[in-house]
Amino acid sequence: MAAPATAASELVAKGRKSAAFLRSLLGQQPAVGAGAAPHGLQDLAEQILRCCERALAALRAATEDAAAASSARKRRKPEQGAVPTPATSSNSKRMRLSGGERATRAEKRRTMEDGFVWRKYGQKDIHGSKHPRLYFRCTYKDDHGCMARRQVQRSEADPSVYLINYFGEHTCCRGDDVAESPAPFVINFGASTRDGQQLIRGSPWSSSCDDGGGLVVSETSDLCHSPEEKELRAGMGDAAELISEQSTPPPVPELTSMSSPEWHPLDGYLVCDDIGLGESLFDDIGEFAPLDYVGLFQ
DNA sequence: ATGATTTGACCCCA
DNA sequence: TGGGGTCAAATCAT
Repeated sequence: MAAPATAASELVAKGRKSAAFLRSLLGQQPAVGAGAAPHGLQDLAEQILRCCERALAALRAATEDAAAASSARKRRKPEQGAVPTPATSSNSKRMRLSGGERATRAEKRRTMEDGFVWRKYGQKDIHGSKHPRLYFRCTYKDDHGCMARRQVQRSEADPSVYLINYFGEHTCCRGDDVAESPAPFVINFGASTRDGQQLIRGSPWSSSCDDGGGLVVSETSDLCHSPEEKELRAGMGDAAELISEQSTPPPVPELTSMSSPEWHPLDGYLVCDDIGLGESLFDDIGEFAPLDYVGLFQ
């Protein structure tokens, strides 16, 4: 990760120290007047401390992600020695694009919502695959010349899993609605990444971050250990390796509906990452963005 | 009216 | 030459 992140990390660490000091000071202070609220102040100090700790954890996670993505990129020499997975083998022919451009692994966590607004521009039945491949490009291609694209295809082994390939870099930043969102956080759909692909349990139809393309999350919460997932793990073999780092997903509300011929709301799951340092992610929802947009950026 | 999606056609490349 | 990626007109949704 770059120097700015290190600097941010140091600053947050300083803030954390200050908050800890403040807390200890408040703890030493005898109760002042009857009207004073030392507990409230202590709570405030605690809160600041917790925020700093979370920020540090997030920065650490981002650093690790960047490192992982970077090593994944280094590893990406598809023609040399890489064992093509069943999922990629059908893609292999066109993984290299016209300009010599390569598929890049999405540098985001395993979330369906990646914070960008996608427009579907094509769909193709793939030879030997039961499910068509869907082609999306950034909505801001015309506005900002953003050439980012993604391909989404249902897994053969588990139709509730989507394999996603990303191509090109976003030069548009994000949609305005997204840009307004403060501190996005992770909604993990139980997807995983491998060799430029993401496995997404959910729907590819969340191609928009605006109110029309929100997120449907199931109230089902035991995905992590579902028979389907075990079967998928076994069935995907080399093709995909589901990362099982999820914490226990809390029940979550249904946010919006998505219309799609193939989209079944119960296919989508919400699995929280460890952003809450052991707490429920949704304890903190109020502190973050409205849930009509959730996502994570690298 | 405008923007998004669908889908057949076309192009490129292995 | 066949399969995959993209284009663009038609259609749909808001």
